[in-house]
Amino acid sequence: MAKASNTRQTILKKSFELIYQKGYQATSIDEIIATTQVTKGAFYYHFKTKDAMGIAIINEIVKPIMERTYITPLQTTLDPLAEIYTMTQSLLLENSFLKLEYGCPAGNLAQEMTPWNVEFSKALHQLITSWQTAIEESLLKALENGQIRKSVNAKQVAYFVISSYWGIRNFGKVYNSTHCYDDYLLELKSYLDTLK
Amino acid sequence: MAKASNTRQTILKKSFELIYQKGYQATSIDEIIATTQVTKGAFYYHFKTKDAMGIAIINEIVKPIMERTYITPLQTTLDPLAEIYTMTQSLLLENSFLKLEYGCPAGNLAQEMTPWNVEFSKALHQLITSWQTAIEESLLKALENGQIRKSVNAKQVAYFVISSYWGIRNFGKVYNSTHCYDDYLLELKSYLDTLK
DNA sequence: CAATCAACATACTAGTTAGTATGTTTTGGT
DNA sequence: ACCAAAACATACTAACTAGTATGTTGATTG
Repeated sequence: MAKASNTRQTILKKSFELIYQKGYQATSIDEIIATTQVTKGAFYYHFKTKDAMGIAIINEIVKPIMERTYITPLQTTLDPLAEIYTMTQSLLLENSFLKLEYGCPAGNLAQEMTPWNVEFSKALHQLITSWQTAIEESLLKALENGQIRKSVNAKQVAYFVISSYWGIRNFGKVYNSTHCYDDYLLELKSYLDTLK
Repeated sequence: MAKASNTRQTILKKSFELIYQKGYQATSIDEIIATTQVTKGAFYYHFKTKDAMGIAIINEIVKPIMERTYITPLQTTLDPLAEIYTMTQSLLLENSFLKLEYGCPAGNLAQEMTPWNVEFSKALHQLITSWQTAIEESLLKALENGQIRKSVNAKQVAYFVISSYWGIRNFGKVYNSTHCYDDYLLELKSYLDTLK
C-alpha cells in the first residue's frame, strides 16, 4: 500500500517537473514512464487518462505548495504589505522549487490549458482564486489596522500584484536572466509604498 | 505572383489565429491546411518547416501589428503616461484583434516556446524588447518634460507595466471575463498617477 | 509555340501519441 | 499456505505527427 502510493507520488512529482519545464502537451506519457522507470501498465493503473494525471498534479502537488508558500504566510503576517514584498522576492530569487527559465507553474498551466480544457480551467481557477483572496483579505486587515491608505482598493491591488508577478516571470523566461527581477522588485517596492 | 504571395499570407494569417487560440504545439499542419484549403505541397513550398512558419508569423504578422499598435503611439504622443493607460485600456477592451479568452499572442508564444526553442526565443526577445524600449523612452521624454517625478525609474516602470499587462491577460483567460480588466485598469491608473 | 520553372497537388512514410488488451507478480487477510 | 484483489508488466493498436517523393499545372519567356 505504501509502495503503491509511492509509485503514484513518483509519477506526479516527475510529471510535474517535466510539465513545468516543457509544458503539458509537450510532455508525453512515454517520456514520463521512461524517466520514472514506471511501466505503462502502472501509469494507467493509477491514472485513467493523461488529463486525470494533470488535474491530480494541480490538486496534489501545486495546490499544497501554493497553500504553504503563497497563502498561509499572508494569513499569519502582521504586516501584509511587507509580506507581499518579501514573498514575491523570495519566490523570484530564492525559492529552489521555482526556476528562472520555467516561469510560474500555475501561470504556465493557466496559459496553456485555458480555455480549451474545462477541467484544467476549473482546477486552476480555484487555485488562483485562493491566492487572490488571500492577498485581498490580508490587505483588508491592513486597512483595518491603518497600515495602508483608506482609498486603497484591496481587490484591485490583489489583481495588480499577481498580474505583475505572472508577467515578470514571463520576462524572466524570455530574458533568461534575474536582472529583470531586480528592476521589477524595486518598482514593486515603490508601488507598495504608495499604498501606505 | 500576387496569387502565390496571397497563398502565403493566407497560411500565415489562419495559422496565427489557430496558434493564438490553441497554442503552437497543439496546432498541427494538417489542421492548418484543412482550414486554409491549402494543400501540403503548397504549404511546404512556402515554408521549409513548421518552425520556419512560426518564426514568419512572429516577424510578418505579430511584429507589424505590434509596431503599429504598441510602439508608434508611444513615440508620437505628447503625454506618455496618458498614452500608456489608454493604450492598455484599448488593448484589453476594444482591440478586435485580441480576444479575452486567448490572452496576449506574444505573451502566449513567449511562455510556450521559451526556453526550449532558441529561434522562437530570439524572435520573441526582439519583439518584446522593442515594446519595452518604446515605453522606456517615452517615459524618459516625460521625465524631461517634467510630466513625471524625477525619482521615477523609466526602466523599472516599463517592466512593471508590461508585466502587469501580460499577467492580467492571463487572468482574463482564467476567469473568462472582462471584469478583472476593469479592476486592473483602475489600479493601473492609480499606479500611473503616483508617478506624477 | 515550346521549354522552363514557380506554384501547387497527391500519395506516401517513419516516428510518435494516448490508450488498451491481456497478461503476471506482489500483497494482505484468513 | 492460500487466495483474491491490488499493483504492475508487455505487447499491441489506431490515430495523428511533421515531413518527403513525385508528380501535375499554368504562366512567363526566348
